[in-house]
Amino acid sequence: MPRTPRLDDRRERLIGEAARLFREQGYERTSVRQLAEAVGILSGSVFHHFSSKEEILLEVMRSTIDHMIDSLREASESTSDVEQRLYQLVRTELELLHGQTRDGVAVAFFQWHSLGADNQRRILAMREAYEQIWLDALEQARRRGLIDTEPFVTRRLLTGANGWTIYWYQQDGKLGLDDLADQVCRLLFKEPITG
Amino acid sequence: MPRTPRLDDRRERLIGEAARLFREQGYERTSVRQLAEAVGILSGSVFHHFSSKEEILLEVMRSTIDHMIDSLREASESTSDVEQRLYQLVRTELELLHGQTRDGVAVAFFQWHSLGADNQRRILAMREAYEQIWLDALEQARRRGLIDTEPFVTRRLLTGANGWTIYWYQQDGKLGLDDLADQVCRLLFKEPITG
DNA sequence: TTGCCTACCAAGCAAGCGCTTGGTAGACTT
DNA sequence: AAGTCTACCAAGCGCTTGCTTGGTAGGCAA
Repeated sequence: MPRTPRLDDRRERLIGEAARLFREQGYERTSVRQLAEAVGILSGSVFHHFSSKEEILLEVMRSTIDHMIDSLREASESTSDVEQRLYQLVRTELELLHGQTRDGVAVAFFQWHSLGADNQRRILAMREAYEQIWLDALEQARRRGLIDTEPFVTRRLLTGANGWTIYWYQQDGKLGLDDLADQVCRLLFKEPITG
Repeated sequence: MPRTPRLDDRRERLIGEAARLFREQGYERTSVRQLAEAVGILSGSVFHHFSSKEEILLEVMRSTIDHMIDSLREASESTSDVEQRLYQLVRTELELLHGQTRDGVAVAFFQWHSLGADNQRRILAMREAYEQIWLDALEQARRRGLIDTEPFVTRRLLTGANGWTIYWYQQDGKLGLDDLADQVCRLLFKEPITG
């Protein structure tokens, strides 16, 4: 049994387990010892990979936000129809919140207040690209009369509505993710989606 | 300077300061010592009024939820017009989230996961009366064709949208609470509010 | 073969945590 | 006047926390 499994393999595993634990229990209630145990090392060894506990949270968010931006950009560019585009954005955000990357996404959505002021600002800056995709799409929709609400306010309300689903929506119920996205879009648009 | 200012005065002050601190810093990041200092006593003396730290959080939520139910019920009964009623509910919830009682309301909205499983269930049960008022109004609106979304899902989406405003809405900006309530209702209803 | 580097262990430190204990000043009751 | 109760203080206990330190096994390069 080699002491060195693979370069940076442990670091990735630490980030993954941290995302899971932070989501399930919250950042403050998760101890470094608990995280270390989850990947099979001792607590002190965690600090060989990260300089502080907060840096772990930061890395969880950073890698997650990168992924979120990629996914949302792809969704945005998947169609040129504005209505369809907004549906895809909604659908993608819900997918992010409930799919395989849900742990990190939930943490990025709801646990930024566990960061210090500086890192909070850093994360907020990273999210800006993500929010800009939303704002662009909403502004397009407003110009074409598909929505009659302010893009800025609308996006913030939508952020809350979508993010909050992690606390009540269960994938295995009879309400599928598509249905949920449909319900959200019914609020967003005055008329049902065409096509 | 009398040792006994007034009966249960300190307890009320403790709940108020706890609500403020829990909102500003979160439950875990607020220490009993810090709370004690905020009301001018030593940390041990807090446990003369409460049996545990968690009981303080529970009391913050309990008293807050009582107030929320009263406010929402009053709003619901203030009009018999369904559209107007829903607007009043939205307006009232936003008022609760940003008015004088905002500390406790924010805590009740976003910090229930800091409670143990038993107390979580207890709080959830208390909120049921609050949610029922919403569901009744939404069901009425659906029957009259004012909305075309599921009341249950709609309420949950609305919970997130409204609750999330505590993280971005600022009272002193040019967007007033009335304007905000109006924007929310534009999402909710297909047509602008009449009257 | 020597020497360095990575990834870890073993042990533990200082600080802070929630909470307990024993005692007491002052108000209230009888 | 005596006894009781409330609301607190002073001190500290046991425990957990994030993090540090010193050392070492194994892989790799010269």
